[in-house]
Amino acid sequence: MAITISDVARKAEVSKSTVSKVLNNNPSISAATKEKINAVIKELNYTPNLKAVRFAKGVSKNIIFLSNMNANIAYSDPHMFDIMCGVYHELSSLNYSMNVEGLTGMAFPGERAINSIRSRSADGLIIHGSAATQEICNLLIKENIPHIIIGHPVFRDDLCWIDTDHRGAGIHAASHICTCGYKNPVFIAGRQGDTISDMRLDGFRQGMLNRGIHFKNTNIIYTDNGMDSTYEMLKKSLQNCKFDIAVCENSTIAFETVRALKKLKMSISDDISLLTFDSHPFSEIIEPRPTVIELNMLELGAQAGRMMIQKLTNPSVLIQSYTSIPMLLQGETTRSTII
Amino acid sequence: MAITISDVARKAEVSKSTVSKVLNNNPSISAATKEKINAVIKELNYTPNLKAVRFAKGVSKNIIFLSNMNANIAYSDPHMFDIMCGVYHELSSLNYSMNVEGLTGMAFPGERAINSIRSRSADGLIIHGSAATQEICNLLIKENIPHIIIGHPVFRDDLCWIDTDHRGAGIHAASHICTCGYKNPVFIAGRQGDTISDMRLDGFRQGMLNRGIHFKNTNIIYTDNGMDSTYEMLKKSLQNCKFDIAVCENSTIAFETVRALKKLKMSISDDISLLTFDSHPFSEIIEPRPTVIELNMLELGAQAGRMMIQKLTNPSVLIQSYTSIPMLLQGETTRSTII
DNA sequence: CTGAAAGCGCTTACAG
DNA sequence: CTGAAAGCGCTTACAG
Repeated sequence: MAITISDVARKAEVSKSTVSKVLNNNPSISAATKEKINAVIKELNYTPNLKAVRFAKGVSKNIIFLSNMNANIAYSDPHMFDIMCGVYHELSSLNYSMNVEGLTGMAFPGERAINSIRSRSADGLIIHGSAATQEICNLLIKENIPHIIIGHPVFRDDLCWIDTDHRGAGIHAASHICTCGYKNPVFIAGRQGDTISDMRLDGFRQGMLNRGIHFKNTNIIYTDNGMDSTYEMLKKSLQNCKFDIAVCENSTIAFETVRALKKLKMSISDDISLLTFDSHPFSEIIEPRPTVIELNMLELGAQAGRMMIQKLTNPSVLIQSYTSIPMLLQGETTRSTII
Repeated sequence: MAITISDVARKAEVSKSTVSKVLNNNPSISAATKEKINAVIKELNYTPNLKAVRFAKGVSKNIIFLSNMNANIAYSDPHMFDIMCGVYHELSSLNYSMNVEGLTGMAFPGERAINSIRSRSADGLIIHGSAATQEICNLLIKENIPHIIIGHPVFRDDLCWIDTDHRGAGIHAASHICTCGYKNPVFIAGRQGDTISDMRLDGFRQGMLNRGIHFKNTNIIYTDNGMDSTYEMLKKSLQNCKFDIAVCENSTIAFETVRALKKLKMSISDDISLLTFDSHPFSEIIEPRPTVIELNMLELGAQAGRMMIQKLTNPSVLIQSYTSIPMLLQGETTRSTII
């Protein structure tokens, strides 16, 4: 069998209590005793049994990351995994472990995750929006489960969540292009009514206003979320359009914008710049490499991790926040120097 | 405080032992007693404390999935997360939890994962190739840690691993196109010396041979892993090339092949078909949608999960296997009917 | 500064 | 079929 605290105590000729105190950095132990015990620990290559520690202390130090884990999700929603990485880094730096759960369960999707709280094998739940069903959300409140939902749930208003601030990203974009000296942007939006597109546009408008510029609706081109149709539409719209920079609401639009511009012999140049939101999925294959306003999903995950622990420390706080996490990835399609 | 087994025992007027036996489906308990206890369990809404159960039983029922979890990996290696999903599904169906760990540690990358074994908070390690450093691999053997590595490590030959069988996928591709009646394939390979490309090509050659066809080297076009250079090269090579189907070694090559064919006015048609390995990252934006030989990473992960449990059950087995998991995703660039 | 003892919430031989 | 008792490997008041 493995070495236990009793083996260490016996060999060091002290009590188990004393060994335990050394293990837990209890300041009451004398330097000499501490040294002696640490030597024995090293000699015996002793590692405390965490199952016993956690049981005795009544803590789990384990957080569930609950998300849709279905086939293909790695390709269709890589952002979710970027968030997961952020959660992982934050939790591990706080010495928590992260258990991944999908929507698995006998009685309802997500039951396994809920059960890990009920059985006290986890302290809290970080739930990706893709898994925040109404059923689960109701249980979170009913059973008073410490949780952070990534994405603003619409079901009810007493949940804890954080979400990206697309409006803030729009403001950031406007601010950046003004700083770079662009005067005449065109905003190529997604479908009208698309929540994210609308928020980015709204923020962009606000950002221009912050710089004293009234951004006119005639400088907005709406597209319809289809690649081919976007391309066709842009070929028409862009040729009669005067602008020094095209701000694309996402990378698919940017991809088609560049295609259309090439077709129109209006390739990216000193006079025609391009800025897009979101790297993924197309920005890496756009030629030339576009400048991107990217939402830092890793940081979003890290914030969720931090808030989870905050929630555990102070269960009564209601955490609800839009967090602005845009970062600029300088590419070849905008001036890099500020004028 | 939470309800414990003692509360249940008291209320049901039996001993803790008896309740425990009901909880563990011990057949010795009479139907009447069992029923009575289950009623109380439901009434009190009792859930056993898993920390106590695992401590008492001396098991963890927890597996670490160790991988590179750095920023951006979600976009650069989505396959890893697909594998992770497969591992998750398999482990959860076997009632294990899955702890995700990155290359975190004070003394060396991956120390946290190793420590979770040392501290008995996990039973075994499933290690993605991206995290299988020599240091970790040496520790696996030295400390006799139950493990499955996803990807064939080159360091030493006493490790347990599973890997994809790219040669098998090549055979599968050849077999499929023969079945569909193609007679004159051209194989567009990656760089000569690229391991995966070479294996797929080798398998393809073997698959043709299995059908009695000697596949000539003159029907191979090697590319160099650069997108633009591949495009330029293919524009030249393909125009003098007689073939009824182009077999592309990966989706980037397929993307450039289609571009080159379009440029040469040799678009995909009944006479010019295309089959590619790997959906990701380009197959979804290729027009028309290509037929793909896809390695089923989810299934790879599931197999790793199964083998991990097998290893736990029987610690002495040496698991080393190339597993063939190709699946055909029918697109618009090959005949679907078998002739 | 150190240790004896009780306790965390279960399981598991063992006896009856 | 059921229960008393010991045990899993720690922690933690408490006493000294």
